[in-house]
Amino acid sequence: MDVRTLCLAALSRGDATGYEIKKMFETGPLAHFQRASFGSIYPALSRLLDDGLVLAEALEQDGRPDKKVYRLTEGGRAAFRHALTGQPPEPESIRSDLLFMLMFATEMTPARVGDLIEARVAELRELADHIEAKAKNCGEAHACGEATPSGFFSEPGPKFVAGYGVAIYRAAADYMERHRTALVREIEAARAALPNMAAE
Amino acid sequence: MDVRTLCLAALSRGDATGYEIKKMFETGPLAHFQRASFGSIYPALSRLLDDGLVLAEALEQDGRPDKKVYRLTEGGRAAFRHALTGQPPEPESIRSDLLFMLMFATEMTPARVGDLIEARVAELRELADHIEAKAKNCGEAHACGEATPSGFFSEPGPKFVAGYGVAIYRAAADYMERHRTALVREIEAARAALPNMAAE
DNA sequence: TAATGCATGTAATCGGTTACATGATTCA
DNA sequence: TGAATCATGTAACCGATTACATGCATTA
Repeated sequence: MDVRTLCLAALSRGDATGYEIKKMFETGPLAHFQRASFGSIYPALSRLLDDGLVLAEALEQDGRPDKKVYRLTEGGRAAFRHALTGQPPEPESIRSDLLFMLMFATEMTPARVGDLIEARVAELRELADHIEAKAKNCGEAHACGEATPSGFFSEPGPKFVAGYGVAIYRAAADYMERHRTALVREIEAARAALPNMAAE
Repeated sequence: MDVRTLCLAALSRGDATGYEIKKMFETGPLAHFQRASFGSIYPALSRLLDDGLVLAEALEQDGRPDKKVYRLTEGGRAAFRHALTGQPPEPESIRSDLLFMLMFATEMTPARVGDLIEARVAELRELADHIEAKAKNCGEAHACGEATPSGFFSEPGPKFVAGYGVAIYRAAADYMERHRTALVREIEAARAALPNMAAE
């Protein structure tokens, strides 16, 4: 998904500035599954403007630099719908540096492997808890953080997606926790067999 | 992980040509969690050659074009160890076009959403089965497919990683299957409430 | 005969990251 | 005083994808 489509998606939920779109992908409602940086958002918005998919309204502000509030045009909304309706996303498989590294676990010390996994488990649990908390707080229609609009997670899509995130992160943490010590022990055994004790 | 490191990783398991490295990432032992294309592998290998991290031996072949078999140097092995030992990979969160799209499920027809999820479930199950079969066949030391060396999945690292892949893909498929009909029904209800029945 | 596999490489292009530039305000 | 937040944008750079170019052998 290119950043242009991501911007259309963000704006489909309401008008916003480039800065606010960035926040949506950082800590706001769109915080998971995709990301976007300033360096890609701003050029994307100007291109969308050129193409007539968004309108921009300049707002003067006291002290702070002026805002440009972007709004979807009908064409922009259609373009976003088209992106959702077009050919389905091709199969996605897990990409992970850590998992790839762990294929070469025997090239690392057992302690290193254990630490890497432990750290990842903590990260995964934190992510899961974070999503769960946000979905719970913002599932009902009372005010929660500024970034995520009230009731957002009571909508079917976001609710489904949040549940998915929690489930997968928990599953990943559980697997790693359950198999961590066995892996470390096996590496120890392999190292004891071949005297590979080189540098590091 | 840049393709240079990926090539070092592949070569750490034995000498290979660029073509063979590609295959390892496609259907071979390194088939999951990372990928690499010809357009990145060949330039990466020449850079590694320039930097003295690999050696190349040209092999003439009858009919077919000549092969260049690459081999890690001591420096190359050290560089790979360094990549594994250096700073741990930063936290990774799930990236997924489909999941992002599903945040906007109400912008799609219920049928579309149902189909997307059904298709993804099938893909996930296939991936899981595929990994499981490969790990099972190549876990013992008798010959299996050419691409994956015998006994590969009896090594601790690959075994752990294969188990992870199976567990996560199954968990993802299970979640989607369990929540699919509820999501579709909720979208139907939402659509019935607001008369949003536009194009498509 | 057409597609696929073997085998290597280049070049155009693209999209995105990173860092930089600017600048006021507020909070610790 | 220094960091963080608000706010927009540009430019250099980088890495990777895609398509192209070549060419024989095998298989359907």
